[in-house]
Amino acid sequence: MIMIRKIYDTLLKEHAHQKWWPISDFTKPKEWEICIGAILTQNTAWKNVEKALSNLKNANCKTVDDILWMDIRKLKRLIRPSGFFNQKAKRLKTFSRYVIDNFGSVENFLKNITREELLEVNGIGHETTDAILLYACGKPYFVVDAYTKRIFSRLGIIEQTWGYEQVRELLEKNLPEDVKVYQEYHALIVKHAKECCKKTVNENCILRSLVIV
DNA sequence: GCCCAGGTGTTTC
DNA sequence: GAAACACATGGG
Repeated sequence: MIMIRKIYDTLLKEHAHQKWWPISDFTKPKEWEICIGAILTQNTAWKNVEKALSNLKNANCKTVDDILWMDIRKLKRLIRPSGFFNQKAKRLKTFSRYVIDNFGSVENFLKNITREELLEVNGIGHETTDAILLYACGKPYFVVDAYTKRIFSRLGIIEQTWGYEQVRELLEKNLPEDVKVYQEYHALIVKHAKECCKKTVNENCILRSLVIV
């Protein structure tokens, strides 16, 4: 489906390179911040996640061990601005424990983790899994989010009833298996959705011109 | 005051 | 299985 490539080109031309994932680079290794951010941003505006990450940075919490050793009540307090702090604190603990118990280090985790294994971890669903794989591990998995489904279903390329894997496979099948392209495409979708493709339909959306062919 | 945000797990028909 | 619900803060 040439359309999927065409949408990418249009978005890139409109918004320029987004160069995701955005990080402030306070963790060790730097990919660890992506993993934490991926969990904290679950159903949450990124602005709020930034506040939580800033709190962790100021509290000198910068490694997987820092999370494991930290009192859970303190962790909750630090990530409070990102919402759902009770479950997210637990998820950060669970995930950190998983990384250390099964891989020994974040570096080893990033190198050897598989999609199937990551999906098994409680609190890490489809999107968080693929966000970690794509942006932290540099592996070619397309990150499908609510925006992706909204935009592509409005363009008539998918049905709203399609499940996560269905959408992901369609996109991956119709794009070159290129990590850079996957990273940029997802970032462009988020950028575009925030500006132009909210829940209420925007008549001026630049993608509308692509539909009427 | 209401709606929404870069979801996920559990409960319930 | 899918639909409904809980989880929570902060910005528009």
